[in-house]
Amino acid sequence: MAHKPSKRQQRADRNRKKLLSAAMKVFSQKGYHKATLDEICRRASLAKGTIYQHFSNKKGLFLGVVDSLLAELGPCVEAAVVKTDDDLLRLQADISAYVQFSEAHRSLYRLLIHEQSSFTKEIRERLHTRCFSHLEILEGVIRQGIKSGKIKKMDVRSAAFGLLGMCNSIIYHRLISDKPYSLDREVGLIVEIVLRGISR
Amino acid sequence: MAHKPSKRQQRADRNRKKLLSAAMKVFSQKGYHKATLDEICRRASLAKGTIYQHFSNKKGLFLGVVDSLLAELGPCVEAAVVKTDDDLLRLQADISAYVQFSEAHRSLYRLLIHEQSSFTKEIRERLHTRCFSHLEILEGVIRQGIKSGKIKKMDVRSAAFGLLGMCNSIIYHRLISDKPYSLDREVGLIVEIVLRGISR
Amino acid sequence: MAHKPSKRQQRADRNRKKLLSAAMKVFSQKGYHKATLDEICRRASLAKGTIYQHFSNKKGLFLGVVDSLLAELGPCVEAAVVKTDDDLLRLQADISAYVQFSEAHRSLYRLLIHEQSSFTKEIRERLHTRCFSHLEILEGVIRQGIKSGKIKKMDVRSAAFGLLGMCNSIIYHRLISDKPYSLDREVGLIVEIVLRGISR
Amino acid sequence: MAHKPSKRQQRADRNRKKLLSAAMKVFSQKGYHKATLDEICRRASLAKGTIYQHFSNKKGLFLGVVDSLLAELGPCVEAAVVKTDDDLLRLQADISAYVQFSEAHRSLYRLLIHEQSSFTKEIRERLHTRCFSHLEILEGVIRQGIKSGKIKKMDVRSAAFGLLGMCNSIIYHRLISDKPYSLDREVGLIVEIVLRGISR
DNA sequence: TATGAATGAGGCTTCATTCAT
DNA sequence: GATGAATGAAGCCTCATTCAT
Repeated sequence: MAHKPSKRQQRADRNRKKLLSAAMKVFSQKGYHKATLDEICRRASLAKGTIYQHFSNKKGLFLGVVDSLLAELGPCVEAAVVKTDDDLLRLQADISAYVQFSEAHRSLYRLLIHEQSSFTKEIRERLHTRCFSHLEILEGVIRQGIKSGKIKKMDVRSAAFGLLGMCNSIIYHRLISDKPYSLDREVGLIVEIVLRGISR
Repeated sequence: MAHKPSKRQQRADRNRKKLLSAAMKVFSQKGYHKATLDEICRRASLAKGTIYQHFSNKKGLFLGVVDSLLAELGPCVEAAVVKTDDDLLRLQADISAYVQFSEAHRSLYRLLIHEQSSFTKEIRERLHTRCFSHLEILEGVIRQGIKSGKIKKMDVRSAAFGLLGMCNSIIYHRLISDKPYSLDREVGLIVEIVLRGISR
Repeated sequence: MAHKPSKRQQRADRNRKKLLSAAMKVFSQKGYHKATLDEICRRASLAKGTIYQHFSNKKGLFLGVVDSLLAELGPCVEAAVVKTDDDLLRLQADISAYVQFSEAHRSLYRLLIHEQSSFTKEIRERLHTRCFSHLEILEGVIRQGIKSGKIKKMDVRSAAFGLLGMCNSIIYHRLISDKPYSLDREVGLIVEIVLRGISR
Repeated sequence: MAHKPSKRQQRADRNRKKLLSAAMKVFSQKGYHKATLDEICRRASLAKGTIYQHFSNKKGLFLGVVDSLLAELGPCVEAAVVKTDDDLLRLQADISAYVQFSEAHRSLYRLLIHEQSSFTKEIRERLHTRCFSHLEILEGVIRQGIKSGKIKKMDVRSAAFGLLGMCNSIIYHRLISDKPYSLDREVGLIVEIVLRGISR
């Protein structure tokens, strides 16, 4: 029983979350550089100084946003993968979960794609740590598929990268074009190409 | 009567090119927002005001850079594709040319990927115009492959998108990770997956 | 009836002293403007609000620090002066005591010298009240020396000022240069010059 | 004939001077920390950005002010000293010139006295470089007085420091008290004490 | 046409002060 | 009395854009 999450502490936590939520929206819409702390705290209905109570500065806030969201990715995909034992179905589940996650967090993805170059080291490391958590799952799925003979022998890492790349690009093009696709059809197409190729 | 490109005109053209070249370097290195007109004109050995003689403003200069480079993409891929009649080889040539082009202009690619959100309408339209010039070539190649029976029947546009996406992501991950890959091997892997899939 | 300084009152007094002590250190090290209440209460292991329980605001805290220290100066010099009846020795004792006091509280002195301009009226009045307590002692010593014929007739106030000035500057330059001088030698030099001048 | 101090350059020079002049006034009145760039450029009737055309930042502007003024001190004292050959008169001339300089630049002195601690290294070095130019002159005068037998043998540097200290303190107390003294009488008193001491 | 000093809006950050707990 | 999260005014600095030369 962790007692005494004092009323003060509760409010602080709530405010931190309000900030993260507002920041996520503004960063997503405007991009890192065009986003202003003014707008973020206005949307959070908090004073500008409050940001600095919870985050070191603008960059810290951005990292906070990224962290809070990417933390969910690994577990989310993992959960989808364990549901079946069939290797090809697992691959399909992985891809599907990944695309759905990015779909659910469109704005985050746009954010990540656009702002990566802004932060030379810090953010990239975090990004990779987080994203590789998915990459490793994917590699695991492919590796086991090879072992069981369902998948051709190939460079696991490159294949995983390529696959992830294909997914990312689909996502990416969806973001750019803003057109509503059928998610299932897209996932179906990816899986078909990935598994059997386009040649007859 | 286009004779006598007066000395004045010649100098103006030279300056415009110097600006584009300098802007390209600075935008690539720093990204759109961190790039300053000060640095650009310093690198071009020109005065700040001169920029406004040739471009409407900072955004106009950026668009100028993008335009001058993307103009080469379509013809470049086209040239590679016409060299053979075999449909699968043409697909391979297309992919290879596209990846190589983006490799040769990786800084431009980084730029485009990162700064797209900044310009909601104008740049996106231009980007799509240019990029679709490649997309259309790719679609043409696939469509002809289907007609000749070398390629499965499938949604041409989605397939092209997926394929392009795969390429882009490979390129994208190369940009992010900064690791030196063998371009040929990557292209080979893409083509293998695309043509025959990963399952046995 | 001042009995029973209730436990509450005792704690309040202790906190006030902790604050004064911490404030003194921080003000001395950082100067008035760069000193932050945050650091002061952190050093005092107290909360920020507590400062406002004991002092009206930042300036009030600063004045509190100055007061608590300067209160010691007059009595300190007085004590040194009464020890002898010889007028020239009393002068020497006065100077020596003054220099030693400022040496012992060099950080306070630095503080006073640097921050005087910040508070046009309030602090200057207090400063002068306190410092004049020493000036008056010094004037008394000189006046008596003149009366007894040991010291030339001269404007007592100006002489006292000049003398005090000499001491202050020595102190001041010691503060600036951070070099370790022999205090006794410096005092000896001052006394020698003051009493007999530098010409032969 | 240095031709072409183009109209542009002339205006720039004029603006730089306007800024220095305004900055000097504001820094003097408010002290470094309370002085705002807003007020400075308002007084100079220039835009805030113009400050950064001429100085790196607030500190740079302050250093510019200090430099532009202290540059005059050495030559000023030197000029006064060479006018006579008599060693004691030279000492008097030196002191007189120094006090008068500080009187003419009251505000600068206040500034220097108050803000020294703010800049750990940079400004102190400059200050010392400049001030020592006077100190060295003073030492030279004393040294020659000792050589010619007019002045007692004593530690030259300490004596110079003590003397300078006395002057500074007189100046300092004048600044503090804001009372109008007779400059000549003060200089006379200093010289009398310095040369012959206060004892009979 | 080319120049580059001047402009000033706009952003990030600090920190003394307040007030609900 | 004590606490410390929240506040928001105020400051420094950047940089795209303008315009007189």
